[in-house]
Amino acid sequence: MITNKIEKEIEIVLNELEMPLEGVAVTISNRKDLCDYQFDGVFKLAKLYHKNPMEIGSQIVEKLKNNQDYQKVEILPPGFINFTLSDSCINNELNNMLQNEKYNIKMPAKETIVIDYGGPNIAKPLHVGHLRSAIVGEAIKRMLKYMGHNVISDVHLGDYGLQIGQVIYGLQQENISLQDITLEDLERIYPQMSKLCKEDENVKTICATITKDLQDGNEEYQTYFKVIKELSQSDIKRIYDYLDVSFDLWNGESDAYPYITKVTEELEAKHLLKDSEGAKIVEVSKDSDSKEIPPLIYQKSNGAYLYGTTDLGTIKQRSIDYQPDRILYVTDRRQALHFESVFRVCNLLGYKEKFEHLGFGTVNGPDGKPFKTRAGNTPKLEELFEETKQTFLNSSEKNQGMNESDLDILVNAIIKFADLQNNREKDYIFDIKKFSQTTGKTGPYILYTYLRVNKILTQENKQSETLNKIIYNKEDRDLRLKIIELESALKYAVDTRLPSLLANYLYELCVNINAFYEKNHINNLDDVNKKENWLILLALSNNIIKDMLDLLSIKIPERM
RNA sequence: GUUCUAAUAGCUCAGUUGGAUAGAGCGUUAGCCUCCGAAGCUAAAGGUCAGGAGUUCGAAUCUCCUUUAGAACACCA
Repeated sequence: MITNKIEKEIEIVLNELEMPLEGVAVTISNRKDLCDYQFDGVFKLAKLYHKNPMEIGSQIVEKLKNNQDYQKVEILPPGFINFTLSDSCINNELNNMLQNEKYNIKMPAKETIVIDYGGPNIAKPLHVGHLRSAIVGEAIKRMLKYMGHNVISDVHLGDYGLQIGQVIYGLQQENISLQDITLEDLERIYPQMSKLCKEDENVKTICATITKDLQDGNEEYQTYFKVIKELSQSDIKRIYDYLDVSFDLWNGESDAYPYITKVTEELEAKHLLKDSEGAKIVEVSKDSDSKEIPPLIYQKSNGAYLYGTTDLGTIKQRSIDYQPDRILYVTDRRQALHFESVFRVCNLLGYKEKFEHLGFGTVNGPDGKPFKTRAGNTPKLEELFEETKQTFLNSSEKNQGMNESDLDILVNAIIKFADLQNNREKDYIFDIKKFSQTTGKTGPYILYTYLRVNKILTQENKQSETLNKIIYNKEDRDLRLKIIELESALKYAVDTRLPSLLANYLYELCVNINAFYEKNHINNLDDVNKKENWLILLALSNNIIKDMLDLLSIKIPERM
């Protein structure tokens, strides 16, 4: 990475000047009119060694001036050191990217990572609230895999909680026999019963009892459970297939049950389980807490287990099956406190895994309130896809002739890029109009850029894979500099688990490619060297687009 | 009530350990197809970074206060 290279050179110079500095950091310039990269540690040095910043800066610049990597190194008041890279330095970097695996990106130490996302409840169709977990989780999974980790994804179905008791009760109330249960029944009964339980304490108790009996192995309820799960799961799979989101494991809360006894034994051995108002809890608060962390409720007073309990069982299961170094959860941010409790219990039990809760913001409608349709329901994902598709078809006549598979690819690209460019942690406004947009900073823009360039590449032949030392003009240079930024952009996105950073880099790359494309025409070029170099450059750009789009789970259509 | 999180252009959002002139897209206005795909490109207009104080050579970014909005807070997930 070019920043590391410059940092090392600065460190050497500082040692020569006998002014060592910890954490020398070079960053991409925010004044592209002045330089490519900048170093602003001079101010720290000035404070540390009680000298004038400009004076120190000049000494550093003097020592770096003759380095072949820089076309220009200068100090500007009040004390910024500005680096402008030489053409040969830029092209060396690019050639390294061309000639090595995965663009010469340095891979981190390999870890085994379980990533838990999606998290749909059975008996409930996927709605917009599930979209972010699926899209963001899938992108994080793919990024981690790209960086060489051993990644195991788990959809972690919500299949054994109170909602199942509610649905079973509802089915029985309506006398729907096992073989007649339909998906529509489930989708109708679930919200009905959920509402009823809030209104009627008695109904809630009955549903809770059914849930408890189910968990204890009641045969009748088990049969219901299997039918409901089968029906619901195949529908959930269908939607994830459409989104090109896939899971290695289709485990759920119910699969964690055999492991709960193990966790219970461990908790009892350490005397961590306490009785409180009839329930069993684990105290997790610490003296150092600035806020109160409520205890984890391990077992309800009626004996049933809860979300936290199954999460602990699941962790035990994963630990036995895969010995992960790290477990990631991609869920709504509102569950932060829940995960804090669970992770603390794991800590008390001495578990070695590292845990991360990657929360995301709430999906709101254009009015800033939780997303609802006009009928007052949360819209199903399927309806959203259909609406996006129709809007896309109507937006231009040329779309009407698109084949079905390219059309689905476009719908995916539109929805995913619109979601992914937002910061994961923030709430966001879900506006169907915005999500159907195809101009500007959108998925189609990226795809369009790729296809336009790809046409040139299929028409022309290049002979080699190595760039010479020449850069021909500003648009050319800007594009090359942006390509060099790939490694830092990707690493930053992976480290922070923020796919939005990768999406934004990809967009910026495309902006540079489009500027290049407008300015520099490649066909009819007499200068064969120039043509050859530009073809190599464009091929590299397009390979990056393709690979990064794949990390964001966006495919490329044949035509658009 | 307590504790968190947020507030940046008309709208939706970026903004890497504090750095130089706060950036995009949409929308608005003005240009660019005899030339590789105009879903594109080039410009213009648009900001008291909620308000106030502090720390610092330097603050959208850190601290404190105020206002506004959202969320979490023991047997839902």
